[in-house]
Amino acid sequence: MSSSTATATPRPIDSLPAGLPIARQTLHDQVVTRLRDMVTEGRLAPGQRVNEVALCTGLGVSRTPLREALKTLAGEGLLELVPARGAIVRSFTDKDVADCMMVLKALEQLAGRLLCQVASDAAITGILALHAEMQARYVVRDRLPYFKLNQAIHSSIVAAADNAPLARAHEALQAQMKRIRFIGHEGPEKWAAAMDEHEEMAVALAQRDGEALAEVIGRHHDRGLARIRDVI
Amino acid sequence: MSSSTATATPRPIDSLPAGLPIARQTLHDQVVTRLRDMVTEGRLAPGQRVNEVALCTGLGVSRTPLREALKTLAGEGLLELVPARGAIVRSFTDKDVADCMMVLKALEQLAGRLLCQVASDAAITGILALHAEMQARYVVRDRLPYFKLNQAIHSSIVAAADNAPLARAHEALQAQMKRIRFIGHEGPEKWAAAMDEHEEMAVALAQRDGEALAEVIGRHHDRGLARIRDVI
DNA sequence: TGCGGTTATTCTGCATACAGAGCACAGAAT
DNA sequence: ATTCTGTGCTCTGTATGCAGAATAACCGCA
Repeated sequence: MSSSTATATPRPIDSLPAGLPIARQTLHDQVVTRLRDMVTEGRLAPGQRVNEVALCTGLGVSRTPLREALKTLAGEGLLELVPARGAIVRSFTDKDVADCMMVLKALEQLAGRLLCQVASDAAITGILALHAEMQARYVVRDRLPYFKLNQAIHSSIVAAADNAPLARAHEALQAQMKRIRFIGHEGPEKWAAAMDEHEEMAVALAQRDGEALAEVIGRHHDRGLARIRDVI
Repeated sequence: MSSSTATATPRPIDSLPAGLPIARQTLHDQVVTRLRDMVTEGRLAPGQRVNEVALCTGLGVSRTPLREALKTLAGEGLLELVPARGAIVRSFTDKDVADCMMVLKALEQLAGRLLCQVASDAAITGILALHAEMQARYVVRDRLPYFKLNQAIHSSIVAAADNAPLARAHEALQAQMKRIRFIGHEGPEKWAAAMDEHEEMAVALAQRDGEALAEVIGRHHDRGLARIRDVI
């Protein structure tokens, strides 16, 4: 079976067409992603207490991996753990949202500056391709794909900055805001404004102008916060 | 029994001398803090595999709360979970350290700007008091208290910014860097330089000059990274 | 003596069992 | 009628048991 799993790096048999290592997933991991989706999709309402046995049976696993997943998600800020009362889906106040957005803004600005310095041309081209695709979705007002591409662009910007801790922090905060952001993309003129900002970002990105990119990203977030503010 | 546990806010019997609510801790919480300390104190060496049963017996708990604590710490970035191989104490490359410091810098700069806008005078006075205390420790070269006060100042700056997500992210990153930072405070001239920067920070803070504070914090981190670089 | 394969042991991942803390409902007392 | 208290049920927190993977030990062989 060409034991290419490389137990402890004994001759990794380099440059064999082994491809990426098989991504083995424990139940824990799977439950984490499933629960995360359930939270962002609103199937677990904010403030709601999470009943362990009910979820267990629903997911078809025992309480052990589920509870471990709850701990992980609490670490990501999606749940709140109250002793003797279990997990509660975190609900966000206006201030929480504003605070999160402020941090997201700072992180993405940093990412923008970094990426203009270190990213490969291919990476930038890839982001610009995402942008073009998103624009295409915008002109036909295809909201869900637009939203997903939007998230993908922001994630890609951070990923291209090649800074793992930055990406981790950004990912956690973005997951927290995902649900709220999805709600707050209403109104054609707001949408147009957001699209304009993305256009500016694309220009700055193509020119590798870190400062300009950071400036636009900051503005994009400030206005983004304003956009979702009156929705809440 | 004066059932003051207030199940769903039924007349909290206001203004009774009940003091703060009893901070109940589950085993999980206690194990988390203990393990975190063990990692930052180096009692669990980076790269080392964590043997669950050994730790269990050492801590006097069963595997369940321990495993849940491992998940939490992995979420904080202190451990790495490898399927079927358990938890490994994360080891940081030079780049990891630089990346972390970069993010810490951005977060603290944001905190500095915010705090100058929103913090109470009392909060600022408190930070300045910490600074004075640290300076006193510096003149007598009392390293451990100096180090702890240093951490406390940086944490207090973030705390005074009154932004929970910011504080969370900062705390996690600071925990990751804690061990490395403790090592890298050698050399009298480096120490003096760090102290000078803190002095500048105190001045900017006293004047509530957010931009100046952010600038000094940035410089402090850049030089801090340089200070620990040649130690590693 | 060094290497490959096979077997034993250890350890993780998951499931289940049990005890105590919450919570709800009902009955008693004012 | 309303409030308080007691009792029973539900649910969480913790411990333990079991199966399979991973690692280590061992042995045969070149």
